[in-house]
Amino acid sequence: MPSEKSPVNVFQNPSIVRAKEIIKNGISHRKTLILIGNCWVDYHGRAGSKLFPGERIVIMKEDGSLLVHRSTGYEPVNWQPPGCIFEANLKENVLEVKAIRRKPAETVVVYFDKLYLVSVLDLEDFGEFALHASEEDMQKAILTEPSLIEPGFKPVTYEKKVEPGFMDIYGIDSQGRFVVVEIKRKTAGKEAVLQLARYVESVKSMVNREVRGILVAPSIAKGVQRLLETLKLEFKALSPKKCAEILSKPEIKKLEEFL
Amino acid sequence: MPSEKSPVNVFQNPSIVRAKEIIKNGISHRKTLILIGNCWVDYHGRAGSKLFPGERIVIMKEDGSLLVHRSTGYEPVNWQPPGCIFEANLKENVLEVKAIRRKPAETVVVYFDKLYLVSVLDLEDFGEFALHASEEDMQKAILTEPSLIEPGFKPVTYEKKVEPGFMDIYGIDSQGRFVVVEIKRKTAGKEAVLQLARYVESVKSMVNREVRGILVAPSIAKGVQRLLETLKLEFKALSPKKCAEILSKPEIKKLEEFL
DNA sequence: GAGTGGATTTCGCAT
DNA sequence: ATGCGAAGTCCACTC
Repeated sequence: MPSEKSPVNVFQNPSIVRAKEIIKNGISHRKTLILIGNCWVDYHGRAGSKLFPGERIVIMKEDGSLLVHRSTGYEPVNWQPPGCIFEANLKENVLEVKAIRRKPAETVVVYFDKLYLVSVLDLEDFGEFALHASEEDMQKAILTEPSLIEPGFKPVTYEKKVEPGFMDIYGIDSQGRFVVVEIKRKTAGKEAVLQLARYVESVKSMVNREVRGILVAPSIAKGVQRLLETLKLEFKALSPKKCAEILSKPEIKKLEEFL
Repeated sequence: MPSEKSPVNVFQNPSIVRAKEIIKNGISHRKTLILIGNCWVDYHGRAGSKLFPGERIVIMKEDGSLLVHRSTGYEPVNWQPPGCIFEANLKENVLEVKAIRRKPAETVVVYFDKLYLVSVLDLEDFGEFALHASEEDMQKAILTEPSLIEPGFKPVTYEKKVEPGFMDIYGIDSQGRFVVVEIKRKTAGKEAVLQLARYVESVKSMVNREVRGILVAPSIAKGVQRLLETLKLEFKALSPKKCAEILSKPEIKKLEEFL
């Protein structure tokens, strides 16, 4: 019998009855559980699904999230986001693991008739997570280094609300013309262009004079180039990586002025 | 020593050296692996991230997908979709597990200094997965039972391409007027309305006469109701569940005519 | 609590 | 390969 204080307790080929006890205990102590065995799954809620028997990995986390993973695929085949209530019950030598969510009302039930492994985990994890090169990073980079757009560009505001939504950056060019900047961290598609067009139209109708629209992205989808030209919008190539590099320079401190 | 044919082989608290051997062997045999231990993670690719040390669950699947899960959250903190090449190497008593992707060029490296559990899996999973109440189900339900839209409605085509994209359903009402139907499986927001508006505009400009636009969804976002009216579009309440029920009736066979 | 938009979105389908 | 849109998307943030 492994010590109760080990971060990982493992039970191999437990009987269904034994598994139920271990899992019930794990749930009541808010442990993270890993179950591997032969199972089938029903889901009812926003949609509904039925997964027929097979061997899978089930993870029940401390925060009430549930994942059912097959041996292929990035995504779980069934799941439930955090906040579920877990239940484990025995019915005719079948173990039922339920994850119940209130809003929206949803249930995932996993039925096991054979468990190869039940593991009870107590993981200590306080490590920080830092992500770079997001769209937000691109915005910050442009705000600290407006010449990335073009010489003489001066940001006025960012995340400014106009009727259709929020403009990423709004500013003035070297000629004093108004400029709306729309940022995308990956290849810009039709949607990005139409979004920018709506912002430009909206600003134009308010100020009643010329407004430039500049789409900033690492690249632009092929068919969309024409749409961009038709709408008299402009494109400026800029990659999230380049932006991340700029932000990693000492001058990031300039940013603080904006916050 | 567990049999090589067991679907689940478990190694508890292996040394780093031993773990490397097990993992290398698992990779070369295309097994699914579960690693639990103290690790830190670097990611470089479309974006970049750094995860500082902590105890986590790592899954390496047969198809080359990688998941790094913390003890909370539905989503993995780091990951790589299927198609990666895995490597396991030892550097100064630290185990490096690498997942390398070619297109886009990306790398996730997980560094372990302590492993509590290494499990090598050989899961048999041929169970079918069936999902109900998707947007596609709603489309099918309307095609088999057009009166769901309104009495006298007759679908003409579906997934028909017009300039802005694909119309979900296109048909004719009891008065002979053209109708564009846009389907959403959940509360319709601004985007859905604008999408429908573009389709209606596009068809109108082609046929040069009145075209109705009907948004089909379980409900409509509050502020969006006004937008809908402004654009002279209509709304028809219909839930994916109701559609799924209709499809579960024996008459589904009518559907085959469409396929 | 609802609405809005981003995401290392992933995934599937069509061109 | 690329483009496009859905997803049981999830998630963070605002109102």
